[in-house]
This record gives sequence, structure tokens and C-alpha cells, in this order.
Amino acid sequence: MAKKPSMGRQKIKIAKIETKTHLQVTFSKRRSGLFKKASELCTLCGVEIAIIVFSPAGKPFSFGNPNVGPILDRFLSRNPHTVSGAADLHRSAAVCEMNLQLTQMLAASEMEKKRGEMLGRMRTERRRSRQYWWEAPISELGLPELQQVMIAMDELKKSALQLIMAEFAKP
Amino acid sequence: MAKKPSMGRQKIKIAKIETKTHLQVTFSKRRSGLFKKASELCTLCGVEIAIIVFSPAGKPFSFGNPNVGPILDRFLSRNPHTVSGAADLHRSAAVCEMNLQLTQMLAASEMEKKRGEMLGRMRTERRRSRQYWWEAPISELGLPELQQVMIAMDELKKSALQLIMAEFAKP
DNA sequence: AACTATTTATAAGA
DNA sequence: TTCTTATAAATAGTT
Repeated sequence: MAKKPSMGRQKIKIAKIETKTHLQVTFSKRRSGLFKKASELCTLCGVEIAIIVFSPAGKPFSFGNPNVGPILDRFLSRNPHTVSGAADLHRSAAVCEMNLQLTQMLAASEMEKKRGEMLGRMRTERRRSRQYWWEAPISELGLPELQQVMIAMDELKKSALQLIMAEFAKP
Repeated sequence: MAKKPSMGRQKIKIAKIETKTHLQVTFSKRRSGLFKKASELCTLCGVEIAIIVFSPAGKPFSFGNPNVGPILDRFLSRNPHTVSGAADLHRSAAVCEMNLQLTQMLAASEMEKKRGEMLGRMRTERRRSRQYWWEAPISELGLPELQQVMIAMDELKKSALQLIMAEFAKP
């Protein structure tokens, strides 16, 4: 068995790779290397990690242990990145009223197509053997129910935002 | 100059480290290694990366090129992570109504301390020389105004969630 | 995708 | 935490 020659690893400068095919290969290799390192760190130290990478083509790759979503939520709720200020009663009411109108507007048009999913989920998440959480007065809700409210709001907002963006992106 | 002996790097099993101080050292080293790898990948391939790590103590560390926030937003708007379904009219209205109650409840207690911040900001963000965006009928709003609504909703949700968590974490 | 010569990361020790 | 060193692991260039 003759040994094959190889240049082996060469030292490289950390600078933008211009050759498209070379860049693609390097991106793939290093991305998997990065995710592997993250995975090891998770296991060794028992920590939670989320990684999001947008490829040169704009395709998203993500790593999450245990999952990306909850980690992002946890991070965002600690680091409200735009403005951390709150609202007083009038502002809250006004904004929520607008959101209600917006949601209705959207619901009346395109979002109807997707109906039923959340409704089904809500029915499986009854609490306290008495009523659905979304029918209870807010003051009677426990932490899990309040979290449900927040998650539901978040889902609504994201769905609505996507539709809005699509609508306004039209020529 | 006598050479110092050293065991050098030993092979390790990828399993939870139990020794607290050892774990701390490893976490610190590997976290910086991970961020360095991410940084190199960003430069080499011209891609955007966001990493969030929660330490064993629950402290968040983040890496973002160019910044964490925009990357998370971009990811979340493409991947509504919990459920991608939308809501029908009744569900939307019910959830928003609850959020209104919740916001009022919170506003009535602790959040009043922070009043005025968003109000001031709103006044500087008038559009179309006619009226404030939050006073306009939702159907007359343009894309920037709708985005404002979404951002405002998001801020409210995060602020409220933080307060709720703090409230329920009490013994 | 597989192969290896090298570079790079890092475990242990100080 | 930072430095050192021996070695494990990642990977650049090639096939």
C-alpha cells in the first residue's frame, strides 16, 4: 500500500473567499464544525444554545439544543431589543384596539385559510377542568395560562407581520 | 531553560462535566472557541450568524454578526416557531381582548412607573403630517405604520411577560 | 465524499 | 483569569 501524497492543511487568511465553489465548500464544512462544537458544549456543560446562520444565498440554518424557539424567546424577553419602555393604560388600550382591528382585517381575508389549527390546540389545553384558558378572566389565570396567552399573541403577531410584508411587497 | 512537563491535551468523553470548577473553565474556553469559529465563518463566507448561549447559571451570552437582533427577527419572521397557523376572527378577538385586560391589569400596577417613554416616542413619529399613527384607522396605515403597531405590540408583550414572570417567581 | 498534512483548539497543569 | 504545552480535533487542499 503506497501512501498518497497530500498538501495537507494550509494556513489561510481569515478574509472573504471569492471563489464561489470554494466558498460553498468552506461554508458547509465550517458550518457543520460550528454546530458540532455547539453540540459538544451543550453536552459537556449542560447549557442551552441556539445558533442561526444565513447562508450566502439567504437560506437559514439553525442549531438549537434543545430547540431554537424557546431559547430565542428566553433571550428576547430578557433583551427587548428595540425599546424596553412600557405603556400606560391609554396607550396599551389604543395599541391593542388597533391590533384587534388589524387582526380582524387580516382574518377576514387571507388568514382564514389556516383556521382550525390553533383552535384544535386550544381544546387540548384545557386547565383546571373547568374552562378553556382563553375564556377565563385574566385575573384567574395561573402562570402556565398567562404564558399561553403570550405565546398566542406572539403567534398572531408573527403571522400577521408575514402577511403584511407579503401584501406590501407587491408591486 | 528546562522544559516544563505537561500532560498536554487529553482525549475526553463528550459527557456532562460534574466538577463545578472544571465545568466553569471548560464552558468559558469552549464558548470563546465557538464564538471565534462563528466569527471566522462570518468573515470567510460573508454570512450572518447569531448565537445565544445560556450559561449553567442562566446568564445569557450572545454573538451576532453584524448584530443579534436583526438576525433573530429575520429568522423568526421566516420560521414562526411554535405553530405556524393563524387565527380566525373569533380567536383573534378573544386573544386580543385578553391581552387588553392583561395589559390594563399590569398598567394599573407596576408598569405605570415607566409611562411616558413610548408616548414621547409616538409624538416624534407622526406620519403624513396629518395625525399620529395610533389614531388612524388601521386600514389607512401604510407599511411603516403597521410595522410600528407590530413593534409596539411586541414591546408590550415582552414587558408584560417580564413582569408576569417576576410576579410568579415570588415565593 | 474521502484522504492527510497541517493548523487550530483545547485539557491539564501552573 | 491567563499562560504554557502536549495532544486531540478540525480542516485546506487534493483526489
